[in-house]
Amino acid sequence: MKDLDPSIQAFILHFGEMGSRWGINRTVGQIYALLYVAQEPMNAEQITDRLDLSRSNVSMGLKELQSWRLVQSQHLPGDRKDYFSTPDDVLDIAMTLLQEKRKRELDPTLTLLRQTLIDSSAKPELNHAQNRLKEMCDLMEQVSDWSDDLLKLSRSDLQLLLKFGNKVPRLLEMKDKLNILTKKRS
Amino acid sequence: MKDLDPSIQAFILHFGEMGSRWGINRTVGQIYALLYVAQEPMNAEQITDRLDLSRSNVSMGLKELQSWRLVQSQHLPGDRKDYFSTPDDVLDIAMTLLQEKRKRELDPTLTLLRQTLIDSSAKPELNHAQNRLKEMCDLMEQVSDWSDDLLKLSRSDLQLLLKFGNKVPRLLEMKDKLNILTKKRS
DNA sequence: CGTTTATTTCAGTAATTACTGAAATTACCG
DNA sequence: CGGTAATTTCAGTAATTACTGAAATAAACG
Repeated sequence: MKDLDPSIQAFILHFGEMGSRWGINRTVGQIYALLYVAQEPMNAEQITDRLDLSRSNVSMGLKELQSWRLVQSQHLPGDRKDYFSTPDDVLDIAMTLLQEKRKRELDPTLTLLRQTLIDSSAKPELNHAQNRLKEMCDLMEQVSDWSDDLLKLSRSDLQLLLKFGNKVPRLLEMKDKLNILTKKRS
Repeated sequence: MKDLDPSIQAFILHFGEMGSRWGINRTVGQIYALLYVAQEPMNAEQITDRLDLSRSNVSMGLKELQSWRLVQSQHLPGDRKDYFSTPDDVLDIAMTLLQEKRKRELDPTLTLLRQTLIDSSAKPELNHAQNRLKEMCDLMEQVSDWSDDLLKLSRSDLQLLLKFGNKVPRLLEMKDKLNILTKKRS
């Protein structure tokens, strides 16, 4: 890892180490971290040089990051190389992450649970397991709906929600008012 | 995998496969799924038999699930074996998961980001990277605070919040009222 | 087109992670 | 205590995942 300030280097190495917990590998974590702090878009060769990885490894890493929509590519005029960068807006990034995580880690299980509930519905001996699966399915559906709602919010509403997050208990004090709103709606 | 209804078997196998995406391994995923639908607590030998795993693998898997607080052990009277089960309340389970995920996947990075910001603060040439790290740090802090608030809620308030989740946009219409509340508080 | 440059693919290998069975440790009982 | 049952540890091995370099493919240019 060349020509990087030690503190930035620490950041990149940390992302590499955390990668495995986050479901990406070390290389992918490092590439993301590098692009995240880069002032300008970088091409694959520059990434290779900076992180001391093989060119093909960088290619695969970038492909994966693009599949997560965490990295975008562009062409600079008068240069036939691809240049890569991360989106500017961290809220954007967070929402993309939420969407992709849901797609990969929640949706498949929701699909399976629904199917399993259908398949097992006529078997009284599975009553207990069925109830358990139903509970899990319902909760996951609520979480899924709820993340949908988050994803639909505008940037400014999202900021507001995050900023006032620690007033959630206070919000709940207003549940009577909420109920009124809800009745009107249905 | 013995004596299990095909639909339950599908559920267990699915959890095994998803395990790697969720940051646990196949065995751990399967053990959790089995315990989740089990009517009664099970001992390690029973788990070994049902899932065709080695005894030591089950032991390690249970240890990991306990470290996540997703599985609890108890002793049955007149039997010196340990018996394992998952908590009953799915909301409980979800909150435990939130807490553990934050501890393992967010907190370490938050710590590093804060340190990196301190370490790099006196270096004007890192201005851009610093700003980027600050943005990431701030967002993660907000998410962290916000999950803290969620974790403090009572079961019933949580249910309410999830149920009315899809009214989030409506909540935001009330932001003026919220602002009033906030001003009173600060 | 043919040439040059950039990127991707992929088979082979390295590194990591998961699993096993035997041995060690712990817990419990008379 | 001594003995037995239960659990855990751990070194060795298996399986999986990550990485590399060479070859193939694709893109851009004159």
